[in-house]
Amino acid sequence: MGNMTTESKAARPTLPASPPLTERQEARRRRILHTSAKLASRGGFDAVQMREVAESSGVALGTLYRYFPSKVHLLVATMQDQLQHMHETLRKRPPSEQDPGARVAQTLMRAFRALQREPHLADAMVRALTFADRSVSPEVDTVSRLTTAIILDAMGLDGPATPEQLSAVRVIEHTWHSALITWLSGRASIAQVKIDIETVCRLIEVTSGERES
Amino acid sequence: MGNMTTESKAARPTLPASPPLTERQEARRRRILHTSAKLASRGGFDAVQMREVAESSGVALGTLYRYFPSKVHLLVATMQDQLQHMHETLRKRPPSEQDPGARVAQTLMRAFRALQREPHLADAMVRALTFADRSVSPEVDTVSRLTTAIILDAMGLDGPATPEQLSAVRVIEHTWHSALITWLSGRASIAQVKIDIETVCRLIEVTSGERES
DNA sequence: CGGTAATCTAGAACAAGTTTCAGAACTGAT
DNA sequence: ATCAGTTCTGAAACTTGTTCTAGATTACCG
Repeated sequence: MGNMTTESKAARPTLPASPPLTERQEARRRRILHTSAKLASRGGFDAVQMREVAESSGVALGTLYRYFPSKVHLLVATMQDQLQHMHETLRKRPPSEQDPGARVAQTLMRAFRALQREPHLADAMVRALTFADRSVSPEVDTVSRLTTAIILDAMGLDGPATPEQLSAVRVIEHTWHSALITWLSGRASIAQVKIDIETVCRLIEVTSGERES
Repeated sequence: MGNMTTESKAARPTLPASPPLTERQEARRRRILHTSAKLASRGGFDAVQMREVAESSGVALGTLYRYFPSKVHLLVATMQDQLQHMHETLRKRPPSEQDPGARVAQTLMRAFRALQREPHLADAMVRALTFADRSVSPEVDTVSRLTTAIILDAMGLDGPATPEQLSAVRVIEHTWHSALITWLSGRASIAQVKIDIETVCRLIEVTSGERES
């Protein structure tokens, strides 16, 4: 157990800082992430088995663990990767709605439909994200920042967001993650997720158009 | 893997239906849940090791698995147990605020302070809850209903809740779980959780006092 | 080119969740 | 009290995430 508090020797290729990766290393990393997403698409969290990821990526198990210190790290990095794609895709087709709240709801529903096309992959990524403990905080934080960026983009604000709006965005993120989980575990329908998202997105209107206090 | 779709032979003591448990069986179940909570209080999710739970509860490993088909089932059942206590405790001291939203926020913050006293236990339960897959859906659903009941109780409504209010309650639950996770994994402060809860609780005021549309 | 340190490989080994099985203990009905 | 069926025990086996080690490869520096 206590093994994540005293690490400072190994290079951490997941952090794009530190030593800049070689070309071959970058290629390895890509291959691993690709394999991870492929296996996850097949059977979700359980289908991503470290031995298989390593073998299918053409690296040794030890190397896989050098790049991603745990299965959760790997899947969160995979999510980071996918989210980046998603962000670009969404950026190209900005929402058509007028109100910021409606724009966010529309954007999130678009993202949700994309996830529906790969429910197993979504399962693996979201489960990893919420199961992550403190040792994965930096990576999870990056994912969180990406999500925030997507939402703020969708709002299409002129100036910077107000503190109230930022709070609303945080709550929207909470709802988004948790609603995804209930959907993935079969306890909520797609329609229910839609309602939840639309409900929480009202917070934006409220915090924007508030009169006083 | 695929082992939860075709089960109809074994009794499932976690479901209070089926064959009504013997006294000794009920006692075993209690001992197991107690051990689970004790170990979880010590070191969180990882500290609850099935072999140790079995040994410390004075049952064989196979028996433990007959009562709770997986570690996640065990911890979700533990959460069920704890939530029931919490519900009774909260019921005794109803919130002092006037507005339904403020009452809910106050109640949730009370619950949150209770969880802060046993952060490891909270960690184990919440992680299990969000990591649970479809095979645990019924149990997770029970936990969800308990949480909903707590929130509705806190609102102190006269009549039945409106559909809008029920939606708001769902979103509050989402936020509650997700905010807990970010706090447990050290990515959000206690103050931040408080803000998030207060923010989402505005939805109740909004959905109650809404003028039209 | 030669040397040195870091990285990668292959494979064993370990840890904890889960399954399995033979036999002992218990339960309920006759 | 006895028999049949279920439940419980004890222990081994299996699975998959994670760690460790010795040797091969590679990258970098003079």
